[in-house]
Amino acid sequence: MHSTGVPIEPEAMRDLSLFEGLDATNVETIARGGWMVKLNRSIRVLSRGDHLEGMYTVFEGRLKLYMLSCNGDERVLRVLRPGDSFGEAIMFNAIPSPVFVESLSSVRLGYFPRQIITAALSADPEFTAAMLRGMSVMMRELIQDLDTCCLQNARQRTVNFLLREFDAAPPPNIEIELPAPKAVIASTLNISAETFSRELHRLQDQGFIEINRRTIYLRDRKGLFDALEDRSGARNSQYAAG
Amino acid sequence: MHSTGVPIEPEAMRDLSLFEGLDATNVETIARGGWMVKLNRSIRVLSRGDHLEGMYTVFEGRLKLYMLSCNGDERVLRVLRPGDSFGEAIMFNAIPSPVFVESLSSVRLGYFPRQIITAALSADPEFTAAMLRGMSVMMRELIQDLDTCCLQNARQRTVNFLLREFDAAPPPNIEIELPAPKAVIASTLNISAETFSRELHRLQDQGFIEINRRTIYLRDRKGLFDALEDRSGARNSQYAAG
DNA sequence: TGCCAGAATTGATACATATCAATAATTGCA
DNA sequence: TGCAATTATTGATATGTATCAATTCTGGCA
Repeated sequence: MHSTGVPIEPEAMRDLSLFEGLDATNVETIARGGWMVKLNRSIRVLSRGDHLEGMYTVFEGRLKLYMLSCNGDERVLRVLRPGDSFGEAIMFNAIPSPVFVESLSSVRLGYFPRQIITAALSADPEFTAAMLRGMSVMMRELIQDLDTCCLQNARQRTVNFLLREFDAAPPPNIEIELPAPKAVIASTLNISAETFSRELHRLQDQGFIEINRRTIYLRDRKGLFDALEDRSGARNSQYAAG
Repeated sequence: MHSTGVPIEPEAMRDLSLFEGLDATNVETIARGGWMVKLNRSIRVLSRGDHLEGMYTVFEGRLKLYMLSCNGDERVLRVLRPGDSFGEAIMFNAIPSPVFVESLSSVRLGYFPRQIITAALSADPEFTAAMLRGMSVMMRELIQDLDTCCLQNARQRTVNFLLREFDAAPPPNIEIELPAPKAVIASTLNISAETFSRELHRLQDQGFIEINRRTIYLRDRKGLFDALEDRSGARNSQYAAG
């Protein structure tokens, strides 16, 4: 499939946390063993059931990692951004993929065959540590997702998402740009696009945020934070006083 | 905390997939570096926010790995059984634990300090591979959990759970013993104990299974399997004809 | 400049599942 | 053996969120 041998410049790998701390020789070996994959928007990179003989890292662009229910409902687990990787679990465990991955924009991906990775693991304990850390982070995020999806209501999920995004934003952390259309974000939070819209607008009505298309401004951090445990009165925007 | 230096017999480690394929010397080194922890029922081994300087494996007994919502709702992620391990992600990533772990029976656990594990990883690529495989399995299970919890209704979750348990049962795969009280299983499936009970009894009424306390017999595998995509007529037991 | 398609909003309604409440069954223990 | 404490069942009701449907908004492009 990806037999096009477009090489990867080792410099491009500097920014990826997976390869951080590796000495230059190792990085170069890995870079030479992998290749660059360029794809347009809306291309499926990985399908449920696929086997993978390697792993991917994202150099540029956005992708969605999602599942499909038997009746075709889509549930986006994660929006992958530069620096993220995917496919490790499938590769290491030799199991069919449980998820789909599709590009949301044009993307540049690095693909690294299993042998390259395994060799690098044997050669460099630093790399092993980085790989294990990376997988630990993913596990933690998955647990966080489960937490979000099982223990919180729509409002809390929305607020939590916003707080996390604001935290990750460049200082002064009061402006974010949604990384994908609202419907995709809603799916990530496991709520319908309609509910997500309603919750966002309720938070705006309460003066905590301001919405401008895909940009959201933080107006009242404490208010937003407190909304997490707001169990008072009407909980749904449709019942709240206008 | 676990300063009691009860040693671990290397033989006990044979059954753990994590140490499978390791040569005897390495197993012995790891065994000598860790120690055995014995605990009674209802003891909390790990709390949200805890840091961990090592990881655990289960030799004997059952534990629940769970989260708590801010209003105290408990959500059991997994029932840990012999052969399972926990704490890797926290240890490798040096983050506070996002979950709680508590014994459901008296248990025997192995505890292995980080240095022992790290040393073993450097010493033996086999061990690294096993560790990565183990974490891959956990990630896959977490994704499966998300799938279950987000894309399936109560009936499908119940059926899926039963099918998986029957598959894991000793031949002829027609009898299972629930690994924990029904309320704990229900929590694992993210449904209320009441709903779980209703669904189980509906499956019994339809002749697919037979319930006898914590033991469940498979009576009609195809029927049970087909119940997964049963979208016909009344979906809830309370509306179904008796 | 204006039209069109996709994205987002808003309202009305349906429904799956939680919750509350009341037994009933089972187990451990005195 | 029997009592108390879990554990499980069953019914009635409440409710959060999905779904359906109808606009409205927005940006790209002819």
